[in-house]
Amino acid sequence: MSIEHTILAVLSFWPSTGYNIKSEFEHKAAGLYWGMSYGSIYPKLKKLEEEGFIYAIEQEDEGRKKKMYELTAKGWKEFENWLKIPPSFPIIKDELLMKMSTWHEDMDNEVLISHLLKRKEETSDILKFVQEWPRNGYSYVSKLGCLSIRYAEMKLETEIKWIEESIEALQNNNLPDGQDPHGNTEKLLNRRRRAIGGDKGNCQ
Amino acid sequence: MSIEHTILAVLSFWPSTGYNIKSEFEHKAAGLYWGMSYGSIYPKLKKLEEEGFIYAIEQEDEGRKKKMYELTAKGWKEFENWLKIPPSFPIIKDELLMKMSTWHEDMDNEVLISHLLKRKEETSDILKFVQEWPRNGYSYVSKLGCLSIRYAEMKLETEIKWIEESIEALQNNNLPDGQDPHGNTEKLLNRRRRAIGGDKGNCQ
DNA sequence: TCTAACATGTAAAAAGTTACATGATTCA
DNA sequence: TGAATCATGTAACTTTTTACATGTTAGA
Repeated sequence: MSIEHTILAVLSFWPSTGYNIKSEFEHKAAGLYWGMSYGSIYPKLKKLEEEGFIYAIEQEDEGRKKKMYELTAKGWKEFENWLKIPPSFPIIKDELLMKMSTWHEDMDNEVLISHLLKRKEETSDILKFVQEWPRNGYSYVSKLGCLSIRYAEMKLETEIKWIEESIEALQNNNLPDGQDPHGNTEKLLNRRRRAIGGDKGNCQ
Repeated sequence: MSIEHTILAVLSFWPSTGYNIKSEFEHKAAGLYWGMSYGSIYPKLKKLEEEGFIYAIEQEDEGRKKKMYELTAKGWKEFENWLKIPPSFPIIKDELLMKMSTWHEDMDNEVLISHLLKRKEETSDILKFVQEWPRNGYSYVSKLGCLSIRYAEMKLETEIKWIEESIEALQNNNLPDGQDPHGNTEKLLNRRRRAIGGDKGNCQ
């Protein structure tokens, strides 16, 4: 999915400046979506304007001078055609999960627990936000926007539950069994010790 | 998070070829992580070898000629140092959510439902996989790998539940109320109709 | 014999970030 | 007066994908 369509989507809500588009994602993406940098936004706005999807309303009157962008007829059509295209499966880059699934038995579990606690806090902050935002009295949340936020809410609650379960399992040495028919856990530790050499092998 | 560290992480499990690393992500990423292309993998393997993090075991004997890569002592250390760094918050690009939250009232809800149904199928396939994989009798799943898979399972189940609730709400016109203190829904539709012109405005 | 899977790689393009440069306005 | 926020933009860099090129081997 392209930044271009994401920009059109934001502009469909209301005319915005480049600065505005960035801040829209800063707090409201709510773990549903990713932000973009000015280095992406401004060149894309320029490009979209040149191609006739959006136009600028230069406002030098009300205090600051800024460029508000609004969709053209062509922009609306492009946006709506994009909406109708079946969305591709989400791309997720979750470093915590990558780290946890490759964590090995010569590593200190306390460090992993601290990673989980950090994540729990971040997730809780976002959860708090998505629970308050649709009820704050001034933000615009459409009916379908509300449904999307409901997804974020359910997902974040599930995540917190999983983190709590995982910390509990790590602390009480109550981990699931796994599946290791070929003794891979042992092989891994041996490969590592052989590579590192001697008994300098314990990383705690 | 870098492709380099992800490659080191995969190699920590067992020595692998470039081809192998890609297939590792093809099926096992399980919605937890993203795949990478050969155009990323092979140059990175070369670079990691040059920098002394991995070394190649060229195997021309057993049938096919291939380059198995294994971690060096330096590679193990780099991998483990990376494991200890607090992971950054996941990056998610969920096109379905972006589309749903910017869907507007002149769009056909049936199309949105078809998007949801497609996602439900994709999610169900992955869920089935993560439920069977740790019990298939031959794959290696470490204890912490099992915990990671448990996360995927919970997350995917939650997602399916949300999809079902959402489809139900869309079909029975039972959507949540949203929050629109400034009449933005109306404003949006007016801006759109003005831009598109006349009453060609209905996109169904 | 043919297809699918195995296997390695490069070049060009696309996508996106970081760092920098600049300046106005608001508010404590 | 100084900091935070609003505001726009570019250049260099990094990262990653796409498309191409090439060839082997196992099995139906």
